[in-house]
Amino acid sequence: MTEAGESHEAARLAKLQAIEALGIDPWGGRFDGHMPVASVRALPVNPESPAAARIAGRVVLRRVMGNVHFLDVQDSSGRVQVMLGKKQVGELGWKLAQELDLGDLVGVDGTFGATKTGEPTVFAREVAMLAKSLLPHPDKHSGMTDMEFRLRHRYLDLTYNAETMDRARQRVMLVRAMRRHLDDQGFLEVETPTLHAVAGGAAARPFATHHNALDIPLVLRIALELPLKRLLVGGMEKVYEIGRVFRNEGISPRHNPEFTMLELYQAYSDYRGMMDLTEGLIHACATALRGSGKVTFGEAEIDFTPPFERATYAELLARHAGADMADPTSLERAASVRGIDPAGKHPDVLAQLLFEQEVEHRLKGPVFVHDYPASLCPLTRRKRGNPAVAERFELFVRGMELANAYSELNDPILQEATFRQQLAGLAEDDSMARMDDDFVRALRHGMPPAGGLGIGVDRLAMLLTDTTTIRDVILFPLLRPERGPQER
RNA sequence: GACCUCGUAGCUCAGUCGGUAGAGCAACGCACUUUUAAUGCGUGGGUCCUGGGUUCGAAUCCCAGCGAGGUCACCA
Repeated sequence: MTEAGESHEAARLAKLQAIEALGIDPWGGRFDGHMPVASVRALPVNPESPAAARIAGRVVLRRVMGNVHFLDVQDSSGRVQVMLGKKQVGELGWKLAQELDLGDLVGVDGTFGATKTGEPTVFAREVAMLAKSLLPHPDKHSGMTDMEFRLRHRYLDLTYNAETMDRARQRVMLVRAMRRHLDDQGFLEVETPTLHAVAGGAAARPFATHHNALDIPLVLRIALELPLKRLLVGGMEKVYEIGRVFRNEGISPRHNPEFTMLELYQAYSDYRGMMDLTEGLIHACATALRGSGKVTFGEAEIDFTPPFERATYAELLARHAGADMADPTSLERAASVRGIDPAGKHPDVLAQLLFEQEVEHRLKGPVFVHDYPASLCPLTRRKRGNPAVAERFELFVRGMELANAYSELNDPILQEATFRQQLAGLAEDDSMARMDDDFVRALRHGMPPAGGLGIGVDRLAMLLTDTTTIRDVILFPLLRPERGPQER
């Protein structure tokens, strides 16, 4: 801490002691009976018999006019001006008023009215100290704009940037809308383990950890899929989980190492059923947040009104990459032309590389891309009459993969074979290629045919709150820890 | 991981050609009972991200590192 910072803090510590000297606890306590600021502001203004008002919140602005102080007090519902007059708040209250700083938390009891300039105001009779703020707060005019500072002090960001608080609330509403939609359709919400012995259900690198008492290595889950499908075996026919998954991979405006997934499984459905369900679910979320299926995103408008566009993987690959998914020679040629070295790569891997490079960013969507190369989808049922194609779709919106779904593979013999198959071109530590014996055993007991769906909740939140970086729809995204003073 | 940009007071930011470190807000002091980013007068506050180099002299130029942002690559 620099000397300047210390001088700010020293001044506040001196006030803290002054407050204690008045016999007032600077850390406050229970303050019953207060109203949201927004409700106070809605009270009628009647000078004849002014309404009682009692609020609690943070002092975000202060104008000292000699024997009268004006405070702007903010709570989670809004801001209102408070007038503290020397004659009105009594001797002790007035002494306390001298010691208030920006950022302090106060309770105010008084009446509601308007000043002569018409400003809605709580005229204080009593002021209560609820918590002293010992550190200076951001500039009252320019606020805080530095991205890193905002992320490292999210509490200040929430306090001083209304958009941050709004987005946080919208996200809560989104998850709530999701739950309501699924609950209404008879889905059961469950919680499955975060600590797994084997990372499965997705292609990603896991975080490794260790359990001391059992002395076993564990990983943090990278997907919800395998436990949920065990529940299908167990007879939960419609089941979902909204939970955090962890992938030990890069950070970008669209990627955080921990993020929230919705996964759901519906017995006796398939990926077509999941398309219908996805459309209904996302439309319901959009409507809950933005009032309709049409949402603005930057300069553009995204229309989530069903039905969404549908296109097969093969036709998109042919259109944008000039490659025939069913013809290895064609794939190799297209790959070479586009700077991808085809040597030693499985044709399906080439197809996927081409798809990612040439197709994905062109998909403004929402568009269901369906019928994937089978070897990319080891947990997916093959298309009837065409074992090279998997009954899978991904939903793309603005070049971003938003949802992933398939007809679940319930054939344990094929599942085991798929697990054993090493795909050329996939990394050695790729979790898709890892065997989960216990899961295969569960399948052997009989899993109903089912549709399964995964949605990236953070990404949906981005699209529905018009936010371009995932770090602004996650309250505490991962940052490199600040170095402590002792390390400098 | 690669490339580009940024890092100066508590916050937001200037800082010219390399020549004593600046502003607004915040803080401190004084005045003020109806202000709206209150106002007026005065005062204090700096490891210019860190380390090295060039130079008589570096916030400024060079190198390395750290942190962040953006773009690209990969995962959703």
